[in-house]
Amino acid sequence: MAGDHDNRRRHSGAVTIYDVAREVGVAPSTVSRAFSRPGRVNAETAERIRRVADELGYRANPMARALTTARTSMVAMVTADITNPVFFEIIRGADEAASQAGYVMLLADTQESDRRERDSLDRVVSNVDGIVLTSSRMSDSAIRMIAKQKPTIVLNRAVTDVPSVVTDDARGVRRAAEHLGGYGHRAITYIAGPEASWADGMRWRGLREAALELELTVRRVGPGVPTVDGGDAAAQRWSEHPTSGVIAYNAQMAIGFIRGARALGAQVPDEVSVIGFDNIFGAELVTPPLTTVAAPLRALGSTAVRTLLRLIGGKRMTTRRPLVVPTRLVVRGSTARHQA
Amino acid sequence: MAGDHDNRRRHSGAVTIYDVAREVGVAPSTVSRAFSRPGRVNAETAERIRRVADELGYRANPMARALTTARTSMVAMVTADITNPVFFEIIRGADEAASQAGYVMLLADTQESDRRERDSLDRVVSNVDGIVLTSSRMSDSAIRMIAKQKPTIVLNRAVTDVPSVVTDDARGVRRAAEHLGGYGHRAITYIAGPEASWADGMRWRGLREAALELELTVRRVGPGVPTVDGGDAAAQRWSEHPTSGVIAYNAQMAIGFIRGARALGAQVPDEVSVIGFDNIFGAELVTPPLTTVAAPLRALGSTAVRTLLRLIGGKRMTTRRPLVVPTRLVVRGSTARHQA
DNA sequence: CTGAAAGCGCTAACAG
DNA sequence: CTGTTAGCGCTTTCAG
Repeated sequence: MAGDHDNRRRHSGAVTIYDVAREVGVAPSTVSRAFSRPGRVNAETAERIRRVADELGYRANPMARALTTARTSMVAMVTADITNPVFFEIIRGADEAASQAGYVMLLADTQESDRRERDSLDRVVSNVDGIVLTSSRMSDSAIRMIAKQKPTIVLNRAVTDVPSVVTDDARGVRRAAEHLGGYGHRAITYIAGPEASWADGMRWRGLREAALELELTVRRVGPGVPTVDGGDAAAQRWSEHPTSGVIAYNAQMAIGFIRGARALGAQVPDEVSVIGFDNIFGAELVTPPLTTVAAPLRALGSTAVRTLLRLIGGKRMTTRRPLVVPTRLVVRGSTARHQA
Repeated sequence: MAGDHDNRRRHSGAVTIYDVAREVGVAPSTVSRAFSRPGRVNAETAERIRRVADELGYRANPMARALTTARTSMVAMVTADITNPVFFEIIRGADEAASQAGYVMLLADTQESDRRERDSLDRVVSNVDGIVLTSSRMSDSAIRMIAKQKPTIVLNRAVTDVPSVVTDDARGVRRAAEHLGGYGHRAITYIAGPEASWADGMRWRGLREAALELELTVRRVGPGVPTVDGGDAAAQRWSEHPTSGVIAYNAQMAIGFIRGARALGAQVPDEVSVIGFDNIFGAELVTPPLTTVAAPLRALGSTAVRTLLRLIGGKRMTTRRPLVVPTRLVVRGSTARHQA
């Protein structure tokens, strides 16, 4: 069988531009042009080059290209926790947008750790043309440092002077509060997430403001780890001053809270109505199905990388304000009218 | 503030080996050595170089390095579906192992599409030192082609002549059948997943063999899409010849099946006992909690890249047989004794 | 142990 | 439109 004993290619000895050039009988630079600036080369010649390149199995060496152009055609997406379902769709959206533009996406998981995030970034910055920081746990100034090195865009957070895209949490939490208020719940407990989370701050602040307008009472319990167990643990603290309405930092905590509350003898939604953020996979599968504030996760991811690509392309951001994508309330079984 | 107007670095003008060399007063090659082969340079000099490099903020340009060494220090992991929870922990395990070894991991999502998988691979092969193919949907021969180009290891599948790591599905499905049999279920329906899935074949075959030994009757329904909806749809087909035992290709399908069966008036586990594969996030949260065949997902991921790294390092695989990691049955509420 | 020199494969001027 | 000539930043002989 041919091709089984490729002795002609020792080491990285792949087919190069030179091989193609020799075969076609043109200068290497012409071959290069045929690929990078097709317009600038005789149509016929270009065609011939492409054909021969194909036959020879020529593949441009991206490293060599990167070395001269200072462009790698890669972007990095760093997320706080790959295993968090919120990120799935975001990642997929981002990956799609990147692929479409001919970019390769590098994924780094930081496991909710500031230090790991810096480390990842360190290993990755010089490999990419731009960076998407999703739910970063780093300080604003650390983020600005990164943004100074490479085009950067932050997701789920606003950092002064760094382009960002966020979900409309203020509106979302407001809708959640209205929903609860409309069902007759006058007091709401907020189950807080990680302290380093920007979104957590937004959600809590938004809730306070909405509560003021709607004349509801709010309390805050936490911070806690943004997981099912974290929510479960929070139920205990909630039970010390129970309220009939509960809004949790995310869906996992809401689910955990429901479990914890039930263990404490409180039925959902009969005695407590619960709302979570992020309409993750599973939110509709639990019992009762979870009412959540949903965001267009996929669009969030793709918007982020498209914006990033524009930034890489040299476009300045037209506005310094974060791009905000809308949220909506998905009402399911975990909320019900207040039992008088 | 210093550093705010970095005019000295136009374009990619980062700090290079030359800058460091000049500053320290040695030849560039010495600086290079100080980093790549510390042993081969005077300890003091090396120390001085490192210090200066640090002060200047020198960072080796990975592209340039890759160009000479033909090593990129990147590996790619391509998965059939990022949004499938099974992959979360696998990805994380892989990412950890890669980071530990100083490698950067590239993630490609192929959305269960053969074509997309080839495309991704195409864009990625030349950027990496090795590849992990997880639940690949490509043909064996296509996989072998890839493996010929770069060190490759396949996960959740066995391909002749390509190193692989798989879970012990045969054993897992056997344990599942035993469990069901022990509960008095004499007939089992297998809810099949995607046709292109190697694991699906293994699971079904394993079940058939186990059934033979245990003297159980088995039927197969499918193939179907490996999602909650896919499982839901399968319930209809199951109801045409209902059995009191059901084993689904994965947890999502099992969850969907439970929903579908319930809609058809069959209670779980009272009338049907259901088992799924892959102990994903959420399996314990649904009602009833799902009995599943669990695999050490994280270890699976890390084992895969560690093996890959060894391959890249030039080690031949000692064995041609797949590495198999154990599975175990996690019994929860979706299975119960057969009601006579 | 260290310096000098020669590329890795590609792109980017600059002439023609 | 095409060829020639320099490098990109790094590693790697090869001398010394």
